[in-house]
Amino acid sequence: MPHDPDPPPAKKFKPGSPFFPTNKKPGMLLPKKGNAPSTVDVQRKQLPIYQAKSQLIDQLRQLHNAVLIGETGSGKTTQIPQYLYEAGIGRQGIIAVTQPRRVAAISLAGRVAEEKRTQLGKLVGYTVRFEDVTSPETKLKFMTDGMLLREAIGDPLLLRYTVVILDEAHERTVHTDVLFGVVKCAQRKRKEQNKIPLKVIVMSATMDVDLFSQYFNKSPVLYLEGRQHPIQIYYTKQPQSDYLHAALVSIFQIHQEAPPSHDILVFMTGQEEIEALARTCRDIAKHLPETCGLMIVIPLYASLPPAQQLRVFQPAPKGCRKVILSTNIAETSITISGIKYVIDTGMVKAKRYNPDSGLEVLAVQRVSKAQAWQRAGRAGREASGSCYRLYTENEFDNLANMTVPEIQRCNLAGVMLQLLALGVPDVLNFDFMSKPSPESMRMAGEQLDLLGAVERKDDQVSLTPLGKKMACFPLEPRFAKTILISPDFSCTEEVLTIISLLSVDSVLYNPPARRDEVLAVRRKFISSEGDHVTLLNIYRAFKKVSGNREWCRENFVNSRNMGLVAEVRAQLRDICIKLGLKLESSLSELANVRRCLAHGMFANAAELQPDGTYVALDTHQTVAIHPSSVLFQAKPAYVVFNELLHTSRCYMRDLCLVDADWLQEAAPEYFRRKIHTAKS
DNA sequence: GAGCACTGC
Repeated sequence: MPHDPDPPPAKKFKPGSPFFPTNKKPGMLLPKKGNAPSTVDVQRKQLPIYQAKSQLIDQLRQLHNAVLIGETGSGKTTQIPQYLYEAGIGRQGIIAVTQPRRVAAISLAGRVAEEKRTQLGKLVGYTVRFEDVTSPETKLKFMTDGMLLREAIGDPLLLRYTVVILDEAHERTVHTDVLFGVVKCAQRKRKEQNKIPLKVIVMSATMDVDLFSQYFNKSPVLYLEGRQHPIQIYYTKQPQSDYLHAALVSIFQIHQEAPPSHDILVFMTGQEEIEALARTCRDIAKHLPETCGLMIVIPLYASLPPAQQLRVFQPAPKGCRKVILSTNIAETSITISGIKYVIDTGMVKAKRYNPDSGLEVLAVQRVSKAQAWQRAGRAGREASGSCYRLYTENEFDNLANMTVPEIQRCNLAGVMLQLLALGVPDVLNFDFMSKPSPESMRMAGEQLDLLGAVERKDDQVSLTPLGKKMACFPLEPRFAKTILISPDFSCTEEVLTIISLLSVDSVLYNPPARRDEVLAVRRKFISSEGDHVTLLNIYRAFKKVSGNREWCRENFVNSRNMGLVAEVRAQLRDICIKLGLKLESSLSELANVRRCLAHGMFANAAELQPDGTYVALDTHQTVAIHPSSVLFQAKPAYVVFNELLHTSRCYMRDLCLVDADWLQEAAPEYFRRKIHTAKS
């Protein structure tokens, strides 16, 4: 270990209160703990929730709304749908259980089908994007919240469903938040119209219970105890100025004192810092005395190739400790067993949205209390554990209670389009659980107006025929618009490819250590027309070799993401066919494609200034070409770009060369005073 | 001349 004059922070830790995630409240439903289960039925009966079964069924039978608080391991998500079904509640229709994530919906459906001893897709099924494993027999349906939202466009009263269970509600994704309003409205209207009632059950891990209960007509809150083990929380005595150093010292403090089978999970903010700390840890571990056990350091973040992500699940060799350095992916998406110690830096990298500038900023910031508890909980899944917080108890007390709901920190154009498609009459006064700012609502309305998606009649906003078609696509409004106008430029096939490429994580793989190789091999795809055309070239080359994996490796193309592009493209193409769009290809005439992009993305245009800088025409802010763009060294007079990202400067990413004429013809009124210098 | 957490339709 490097020489360090300060005592290690772990020595400076002081114990906080032991953490039991659910506050015991009067009237709560108490479980009995069981031993190792043998069969599926026995397992079901040994879940904490089983003891409360009949009481729960009685309550849920009578209630139209209920909020269920239950920790992980309580069995609420798998059992409650079955209890309802077995008790004959909601049998006239389907019981839907929504999840924020695809994998969760799929695996829960699998688990419940197994418990019901039926083939997946019969009584129990799931629906996620690209996969519908249901049949007319399906009564218990697991689905992503985004999927139910999309279904609601065709059926705003959700008449196929008798019960909707909104699970993981505490995560407050945009989709869940919009669904809150949709199910509440459907419930009220069905009552008014004397239709079969809709039961709404909100499930949450912890926190903001009052908000849920208030929103759903002061519905009763039921508490379920889980199988979480106690976790001892430690805080530092002094604030830490360098959380990375504090993490490093804490890791080795634990490593030297704890039994080797006890694994450590460290929550950090991003790839770069994780890889750097991993290297340091490995270096230090090499020079430890032999009395100290071995250590295996495993980085974990989303952009890691799948094979490397799987390493976190492999048990460490005997006598060796696993130290996992992870982003917040390990908070919810990836659950690792055997974690005894959690080290929480208290920091997270998150996107913030500024509605005034339309700018997204990715910044390191403090976690919320809810997030800190979620992180701590990862240490107590199989046995009791410890969580070392690299901040003081006072600092903890000053954290925000919960993370700001996503709906209050994102661009709302898509949400507003969807609400209008749902037939919500007064979007500005939609019954949100947490209202977005009027400013971001106004911005969204303006964006839709510019795209020609909405029209105003006597203060009422409604969708134009174009807007209705835009809402059919699972895309940002401007992307949907670009596809819809592509037949005018006879290039729908190319635009479908480009929009699909922009809708998934990057298909370009850029390992920094092999930078020169990457540049050399990518040269053959590069187009002076910009990044969109370059991406199109790569996709065409990929198709030519039928998606050959070897080709992907040689050309530094991410084959998983390329596969996803093909799926998205097929889905979008289907929608085009349903809408009767003419599918033409412009082949080598790529100016058509650029002209189409100019028409669809004109609000994201920038103009070269005499001094060599760029100005975004929409907001007049100074922007720059991101060095990763193929146009970085070029100085085109006009470009459209895919997004602005504020880091060291305000960068445009994914650029396409366009003519000023095209922008003017796309939105003459809008550009009348905006374009002033010479045309390109 | 930069460097980007995580989901989802």
